[in-house]
Amino acid sequence: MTTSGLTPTAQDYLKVIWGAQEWSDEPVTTSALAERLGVSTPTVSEAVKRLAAKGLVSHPRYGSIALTESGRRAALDMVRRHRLLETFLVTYLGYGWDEVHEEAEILEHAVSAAFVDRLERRLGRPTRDPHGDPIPSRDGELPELPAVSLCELAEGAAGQVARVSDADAELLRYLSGAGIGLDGWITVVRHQAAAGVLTVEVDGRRVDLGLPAARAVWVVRK
Amino acid sequence: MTTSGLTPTAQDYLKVIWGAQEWSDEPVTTSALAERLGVSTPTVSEAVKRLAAKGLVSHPRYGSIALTESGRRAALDMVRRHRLLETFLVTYLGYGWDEVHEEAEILEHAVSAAFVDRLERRLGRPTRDPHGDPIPSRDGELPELPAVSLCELAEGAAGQVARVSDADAELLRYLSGAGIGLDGWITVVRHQAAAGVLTVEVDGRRVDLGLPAARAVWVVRK
DNA sequence: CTGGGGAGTTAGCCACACCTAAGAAATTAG
DNA sequence: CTAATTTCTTAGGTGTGGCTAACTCCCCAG
Ligand SMILES: [Mn+2]
Ligand SMILES: [Mn+2]
Ligand SMILES: [Mn+2]
Ligand SMILES: [Mn+2]
Repeated sequence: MTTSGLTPTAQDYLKVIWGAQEWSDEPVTTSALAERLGVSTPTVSEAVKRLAAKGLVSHPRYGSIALTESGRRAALDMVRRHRLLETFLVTYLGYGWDEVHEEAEILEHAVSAAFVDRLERRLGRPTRDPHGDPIPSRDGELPELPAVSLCELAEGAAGQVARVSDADAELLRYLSGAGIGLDGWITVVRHQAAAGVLTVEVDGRRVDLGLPAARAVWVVRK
Repeated sequence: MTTSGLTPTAQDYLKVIWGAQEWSDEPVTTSALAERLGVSTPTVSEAVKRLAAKGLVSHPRYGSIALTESGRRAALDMVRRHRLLETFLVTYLGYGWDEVHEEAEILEHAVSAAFVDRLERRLGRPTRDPHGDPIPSRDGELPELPAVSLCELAEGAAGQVARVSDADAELLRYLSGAGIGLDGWITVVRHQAAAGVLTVEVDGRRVDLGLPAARAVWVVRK
């Protein structure tokens, strides 16, 4: 297996590096990883050194951290595991979409490759997780979805919710409360950038979203 | 939670100590643990020292290792996790009874207490695992089952299979092949102690079992 | 083009989980 | 009741994953 022989910590590093360069072009720095992983920068320095020694990342001194091809494969395998497990937790055990991330964060390191394959089949080969994120195939294929953040929608424009960031459980509960869920339709009523508020219409109801909430929701225009 | 704050290794030690004193009265020694855990005796010495420092085991120098009350609780929690997970792997993912032990051995450390409770409910509060072993309740109750090993049955005596040792996957496959499964009926035809062979009748067929196989099968007399 | 200041690395510490080699204790044998 | 042997612990070493404190490098401001 591609993730065999890696510690859970190493797997998380690779996954976070992958995630960091996926939605932005900013260089992946030691401090950014430390921030996201909740550890100190020296801890990251040491860990990245070990990953580089294993040929999983490249890291010019004082430069930006990037995955090698084998690092990318391992990272995608972890993403696959994570998203399949989230899907399982919701559909089989009845978890809410705000409860699955933490559990999957641990389980992804514990299940075997056989478990993952069996699970995928049992779930009917799902293509996206409970937050709308695409699930990579066993051989590392990852469908792109043409979504943009709610923030980038002009006033009057409408879209269908394709993806919601699963980083913050609190925020997911808030969105549920506001009637926002996958595949729902949203119309942007008014941008109030100065106030950091975005007024939208969901199911005929007006809702004021804060900027963090608006940024977390991704829609497909139509 | 009772197992919170313990490392996976510590959890395994407690579980193995519990298992060792459950089916026999022999003292639990450093070397016995090393054997079962597949590590060296110094490794066990050190680990047991750490467990004793946490108040989970008592260990007089050069004496027998025993669980304290809090150690027993933690051990039973792990046994509960392990057996529920095995049950899940068989009933939901279609694993064979010879394939579940290893997977559960890892997963038991990764699932949350909430996961375990949800799983138990979802499985319909099963009382025994795929090998017939009883599943402890959340508060540490463990039903005794009045089974004896096949070896201890006299010639001509019959019994219903209540439990099969899950320690050896190879052996489980062998038993399946011989038509032996949970709740099946077995009649002892002949003891040949010298040859290490036990002849039994299963579903009208005669089968010669080796001693290890016979020892692994537990039946309720009738 | 030279300082600083902030980011990154190194140094030095701890805990855990493993190991081999060596020493101490307990048990068994003579 | 010694002596030998087995068993257990201690000593010392490795790798991983953490930390704080100290240092070094890079880059931007002046
Ligand atoms: Mn993780
Ligand atoms: Mn997700
Ligand atoms: Mn285990
Ligand atoms: Mn079992």
